[in-house]
Amino acid sequence: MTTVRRRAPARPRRPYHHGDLPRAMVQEAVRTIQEHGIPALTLRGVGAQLGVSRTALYRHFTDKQALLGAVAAEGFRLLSAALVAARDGAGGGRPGFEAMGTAYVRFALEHPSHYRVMFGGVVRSGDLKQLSVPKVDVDAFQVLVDAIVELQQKHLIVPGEPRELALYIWAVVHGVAMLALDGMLPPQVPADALMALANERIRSGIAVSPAAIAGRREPR
Amino acid sequence: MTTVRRRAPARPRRPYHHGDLPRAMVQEAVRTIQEHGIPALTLRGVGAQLGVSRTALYRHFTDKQALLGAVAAEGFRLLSAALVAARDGAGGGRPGFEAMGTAYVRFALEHPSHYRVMFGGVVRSGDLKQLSVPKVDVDAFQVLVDAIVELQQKHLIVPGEPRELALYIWAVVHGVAMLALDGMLPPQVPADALMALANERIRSGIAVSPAAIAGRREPR
DNA sequence: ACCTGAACACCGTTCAAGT
DNA sequence: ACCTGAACACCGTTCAAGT
Repeated sequence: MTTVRRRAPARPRRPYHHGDLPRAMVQEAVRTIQEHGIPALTLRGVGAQLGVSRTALYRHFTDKQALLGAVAAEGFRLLSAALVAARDGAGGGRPGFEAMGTAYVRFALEHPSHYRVMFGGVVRSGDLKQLSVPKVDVDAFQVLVDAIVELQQKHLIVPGEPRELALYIWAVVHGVAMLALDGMLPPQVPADALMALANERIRSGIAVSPAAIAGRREPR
Repeated sequence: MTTVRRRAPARPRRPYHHGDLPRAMVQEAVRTIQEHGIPALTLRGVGAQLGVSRTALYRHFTDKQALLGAVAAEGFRLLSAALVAARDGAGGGRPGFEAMGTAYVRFALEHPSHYRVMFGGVVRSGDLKQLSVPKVDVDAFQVLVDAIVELQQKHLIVPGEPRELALYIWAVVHGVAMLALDGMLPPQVPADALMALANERIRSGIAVSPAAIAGRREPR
């Protein structure tokens, strides 16, 4: 690992008080991760950027982990807001459902730092549950479950335990998002194209005919 | 981040030569990550565990990154082997295809350290291409593409660019694997149960009827 | 192809003492 | 609710000099 240098030209330091240091710390953490990646995130660096002593940070977050947890929590809040907005913007129903998938992937691409912290194995899932905002990671998932229940009531999608179906859908969009973030997608297939294809396949599957689906015939 | 202590009781150190130090380093790295997570991986620690000086490691890997890259490469090799074995074990065709999905998720759960390094954003995808084993990350993907081409030729799955379809399938299994590794699955829905459900949905989709799929009717 | 030992520029975290 | 300054126990990486 090459030693990272980030001795930024520290901003003019106002003496005492900072308005909202916790908030500023989260913002600075996100910015640092955006530009240099998670390993480059350093409490000392955050302090320097904010013109605040390193020890001051411990007034607001007990840990580096706690700071990362706050980033994750903010991410989950932004994510569920984005999902709700997409669903309502498309007027609910099946269009709303597909818009949520697209919005999910878009969120990951537009907030890669948040997303990486949320799902990169950096924050232990246990830590997340103890954040000030309760059940923050459940909210985004609940939006998805609600949408599925709605479509099931309209008989637009198959019956079955909505939470299990939601986990499946989550896996698809999460997979698309992660592959995109990791640069695994070839240039000919950008993330939104893959998500469009995925929406099509989520809807109708890949089997070639209903007969084949039910296994009533065994072609060839 | 709590300071990690790993001063293990260094093994009896044979003077000089180690048989296969590079291989031993990769093994030790995997073991460390397994037990203490990626952040706890330390070149100094690896050296200590192997009874070898820290500087000796640089004879074989230019970097900590390079060591992680070797872990990723080994993971991709193991993964494609597991996929091929699963496919052949199920006799190819659609059963083979679904067995691959199950095997993929199982691989991630059985080799979480490899998998996390492969897809955790730790190894830059560029680095992977310059490893001694060429196109190592492409192989596993190619196994999937081949399976899709086979099923398309038998008219068992829909036509279309096989590589795009393969990316979709990859996203699904990758998503299931990541959610499972991150502890996002509720205890009532273990990874293999979710993957079984996913196989069903991959096949037949979630839309309630062919008419609804084609959008020829607009129920309710 | 390995070793020792020293060094450099970093980390997270804690403490004592201030305003 | 912030500050300074010192300290402790770590890092990755490099270098010089050996066998």
